[in-house]
Amino acid sequence: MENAEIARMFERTADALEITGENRFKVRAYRQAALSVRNLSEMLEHVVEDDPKKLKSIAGIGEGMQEHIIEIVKTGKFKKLDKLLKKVSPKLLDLMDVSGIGPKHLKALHDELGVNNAGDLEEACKKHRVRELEGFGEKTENKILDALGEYKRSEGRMKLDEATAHANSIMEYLNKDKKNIKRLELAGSLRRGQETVGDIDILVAAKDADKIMKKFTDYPEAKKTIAKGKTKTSILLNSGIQVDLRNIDEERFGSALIYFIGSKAHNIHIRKIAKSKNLKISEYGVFKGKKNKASRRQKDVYKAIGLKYIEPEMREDRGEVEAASKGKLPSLVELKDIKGDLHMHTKATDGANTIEEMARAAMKRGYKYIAITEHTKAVRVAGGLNDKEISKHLKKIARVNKKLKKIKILKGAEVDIKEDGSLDLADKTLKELDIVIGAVHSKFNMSEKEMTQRLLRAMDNKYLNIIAHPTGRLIGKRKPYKFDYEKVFKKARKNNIALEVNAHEDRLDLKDVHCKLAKEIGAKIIISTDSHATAQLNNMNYGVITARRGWLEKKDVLNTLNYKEFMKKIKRK
DNA sequence: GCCGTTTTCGGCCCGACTGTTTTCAGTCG
Repeated sequence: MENAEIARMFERTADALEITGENRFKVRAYRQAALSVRNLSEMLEHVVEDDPKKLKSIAGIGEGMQEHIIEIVKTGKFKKLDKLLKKVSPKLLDLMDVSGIGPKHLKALHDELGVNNAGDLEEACKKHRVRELEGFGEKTENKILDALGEYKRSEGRMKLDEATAHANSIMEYLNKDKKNIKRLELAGSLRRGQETVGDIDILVAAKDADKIMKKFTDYPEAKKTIAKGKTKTSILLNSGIQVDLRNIDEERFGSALIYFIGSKAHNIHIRKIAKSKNLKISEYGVFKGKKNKASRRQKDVYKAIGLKYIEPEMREDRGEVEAASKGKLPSLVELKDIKGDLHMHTKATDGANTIEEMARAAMKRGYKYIAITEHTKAVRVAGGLNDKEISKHLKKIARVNKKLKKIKILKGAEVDIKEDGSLDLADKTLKELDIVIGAVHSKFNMSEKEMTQRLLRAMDNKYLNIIAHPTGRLIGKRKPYKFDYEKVFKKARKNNIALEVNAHEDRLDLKDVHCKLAKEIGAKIIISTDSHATAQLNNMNYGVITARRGWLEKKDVLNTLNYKEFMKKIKRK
């Protein structure tokens, strides 16, 4: 069982408890436990197997949660939740995701009107029965009806690339009013580089608050205004995503940025630290009594509570606060550190451009080396090449390599890892290659044991250099296949095989917590775009962000090395 | 339900906006 599934059970439990009117701190304890579990890089299943008593050392997991986790891992079920779901139906629980409806409203709707699902609620609104309830009114009823429409339309969250595009264009639009704007910055989960985002948060320091808020609600892509005030305004875009704009004094911009970049868990953690030092942190600054100790720059706010500056990508309460207090924060890898891209396709298989076009685009980005890595024959849908065709293709690569002096083009292939763990090209073909990437493209639902064996066996092949998109997930579409991460990562370290962080916006694979795990184990990482067209080389940024979220430093990432060093390090020992 | 240099009880982050109220509860981030 995935940690995310256990986290989801705790979240559902928290929702259900909240609706039944349980003590709000108990509710919070379940949410906190869910968050901790979700953030964990180690698999709970393995912790339970090795030493279940260790569970309690995880923040937010005490005696009770430990028992719950053991129960869930061992039986696959959570009795407490099942019992709750008899009182609060699952469909009713789902309505917690409808914007504007919380536990109190939901309880009233259920108890007074017998609402059990989205359909019931829609009907009750249309019959104007909701407005008659105490604490509700005509406006609330309309709001719920509206939100229900959105809820049905936009299940799921927006991916990083799409949200980034929206954020960039709206910020560009706001920035046109130069005279009014002192500062304008992206905040929220998008600034932290989370793989999907629920909304876009932007922070502004404007001279004229009314004017900037008016400009914001006038944004051409805005479908409607959700809330409008002098300090905070929210709009909904035609694409279905919400954008929040907060206006704040330039003097308070640093503390406000910290607040709006989040994450929530990170903020709660630093506020607790402030409190223990008899200080208080809000978006307006760090305060001792009424005295403002710091607020203008983020760095100063952290300093005021004894912490070093923490990069936004790390602010997930995954140990960064502790590291910052000890001065042990990593110095994260940056986009400009990347010197080459080792995974791309051309027209020879399912790509859109030629070898030379890809190479020239890479040169424009300032890369010193790339690898051309076509699919192999087992991946028929992508037009994979057989041994003979690969050999022929290598000659083409060599020709372009000779022609372009400023960049090294490595002869590679993305070789399919077959069901039994063997590679899809003969050893004598692999021997001709400068770099061999192995990847799983089929039979995703093998058992954990079988998949682990498959990967371990592939790594026994002495020509293999990289494992591409190691977990196989597609964000919002396909779950990762099951395997023992620790065993595979350990073998990667031992055999000097690098793990890929695939920068494609649908993959981001390895993901953040797995990057962190790989680093802790000591396996090396390569960040690649898996480009199928020249424009996709730009995706490198998403890979770097993911690596940063996994605490990776320049030294952890092999393609930050110059060509000679890279070739030395990638060689099998 | 968790947690602990005021530790086994008694706390648990902070503020804005909305819609319903007539001083505030609910929701959100």
